[in-house]
Amino acid sequence: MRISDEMVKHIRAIIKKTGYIPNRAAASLRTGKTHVIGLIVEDIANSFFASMAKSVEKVAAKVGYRVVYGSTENNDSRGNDLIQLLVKQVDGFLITPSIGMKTGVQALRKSRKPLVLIDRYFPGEEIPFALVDNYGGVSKATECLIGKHRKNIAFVNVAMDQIQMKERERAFVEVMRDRGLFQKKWLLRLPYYQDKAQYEPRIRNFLQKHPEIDAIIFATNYLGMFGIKALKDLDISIPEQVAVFSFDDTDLFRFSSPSISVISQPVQEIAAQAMRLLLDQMGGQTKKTPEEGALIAPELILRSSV
Amino acid sequence: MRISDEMVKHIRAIIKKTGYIPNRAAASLRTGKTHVIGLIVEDIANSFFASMAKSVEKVAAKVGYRVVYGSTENNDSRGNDLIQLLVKQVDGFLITPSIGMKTGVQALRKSRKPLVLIDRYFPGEEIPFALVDNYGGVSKATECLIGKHRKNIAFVNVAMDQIQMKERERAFVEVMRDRGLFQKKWLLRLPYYQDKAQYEPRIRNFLQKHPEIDAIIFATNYLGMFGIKALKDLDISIPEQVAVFSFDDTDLFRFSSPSISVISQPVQEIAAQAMRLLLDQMGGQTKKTPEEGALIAPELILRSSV
DNA sequence: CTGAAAGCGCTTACAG
DNA sequence: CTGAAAGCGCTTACAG
Repeated sequence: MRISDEMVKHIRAIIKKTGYIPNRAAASLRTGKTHVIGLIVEDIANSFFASMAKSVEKVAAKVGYRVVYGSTENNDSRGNDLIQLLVKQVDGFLITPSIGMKTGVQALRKSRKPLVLIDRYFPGEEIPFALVDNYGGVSKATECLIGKHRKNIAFVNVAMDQIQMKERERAFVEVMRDRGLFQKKWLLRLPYYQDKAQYEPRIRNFLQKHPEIDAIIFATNYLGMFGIKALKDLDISIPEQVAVFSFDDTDLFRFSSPSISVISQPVQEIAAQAMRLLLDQMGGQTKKTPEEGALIAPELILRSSV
Repeated sequence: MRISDEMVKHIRAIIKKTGYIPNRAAASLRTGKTHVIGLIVEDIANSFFASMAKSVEKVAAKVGYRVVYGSTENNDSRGNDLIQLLVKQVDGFLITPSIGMKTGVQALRKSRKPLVLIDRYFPGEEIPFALVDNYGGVSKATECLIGKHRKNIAFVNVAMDQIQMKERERAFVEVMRDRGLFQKKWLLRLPYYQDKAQYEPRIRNFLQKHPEIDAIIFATNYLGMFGIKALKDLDISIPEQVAVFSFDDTDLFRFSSPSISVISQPVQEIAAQAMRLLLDQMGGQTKKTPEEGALIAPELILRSSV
């Protein structure tokens, strides 16, 4: 505060007149800070990750950061390449890692690069994460269906070892077991397809094989999308014959008729918590407490499908 | 080619062993190139722009570029801020400009910053652009409806001075005039709302006021989304009472029942052309021919709604 | 307190 | 042809 207001005003005027913009590459070289955050998601075209990108952009802009993004498409080597590509160009990472990115992510962590996992995490790895309470969400949805006197409830999942998928499934299985309703045949695990349209016939088959099913929970938005298509193709009425829940909220679920009940992820909240955990690390000063994970409560949105 | 293969191999081995990654900030300072592209869109959470981001990411990665993004939300000053923020940090811009970004974009162009407009452009400004043939798309859709003996066709647009919106409307008006079918009262222009849900009651009102309407073309994906909701709320059957077209393809239109016919933008093609025009400028060598715009043909996808 | 100088890690023009 | 040196534009430790 040793500089007079007048001088400040004068300098600002010159900055404006000459159109001076600091060269961040130079500043970056000198300080080692880029003021850029790397956002690595599964697929930026998926509405969940697209909203995430929007929220991250907003929170980051507020604290003077820009965001570069990359999609892994659940391809491990692509994901690791993205990390390598960006590691020197960003101050920190927000990553939705595929399973095979574990070593890459661990290396990043060991090198003390600020890093927060989103949407999933590696159990036992002490890497900060921000994600929805997958277990809580599905268990609530399952209980809701049971409360509506559905007994033959199916769960359609994608067969990936990722923790978020396992947690969703575990919640379903445990609640069903508790009530003595669990049947293994009502648990459908499908491979991860790049081409999501392949889910539709698979789900249709499953439904035909198990006409006793009176409710389904879809573990992801794309399973829900194609699952509903399959139900409609088979002229199975929602919710009369089969009640439906899907994870993730999308326009499709909101506007579908009947509208689909969902376990909604509070994307803004997740983004805000992730950025908070990241900024904690990037501040890099006197953090005594080790950073932990943030588990954000999902919102059960009841619509016409239950 | 004066270096022996052996030496190349030796060096590469050391690079790998030591984990050397060039510092791009340093290279950038020296060369003035950042190998980053700035993607400024209206709203990265909108499915059209999200797919665009995905395609841009892909094409850019192939030629060694990273992508930073920003959403204007049709706010002029936010858009101009984004340009200022990114101008020194990117080698080139892909921008969907709002009207008020015209001066900012012109300044960018004058400063010879590589720049391609997408989704819209400024007529008479000689700034390269890549976008769908809006006029052609809507005129085809209009003719398709007339071919199916619809006569009282409405057009729902968002009241913006942006060229892509005007072109879509102009196509509709001219085709209808040609056939002697045009009625001004069937042209609905709604303000640009941040909160898209506001479109639904407005469209519902319009439909109630004009029960004679037997077909509608919605000029954007969100107008289509809320327009269909309005139709369903009023128990107007699609396509029996009212046939429907919407601009832009989305999951919602594909999965809606009935499925909705659309004027689909070939996003990958637009991204590829935009990048081509951008790389032409960034190459910066012997381009004699001034860069021009790329007008990409839309695809009319006929589904159950017509 | 203040101003000049060093140096971040590259690339490339240039001297030898 | 090759290797050393200059310099991109900042920030900050340091001499005065």
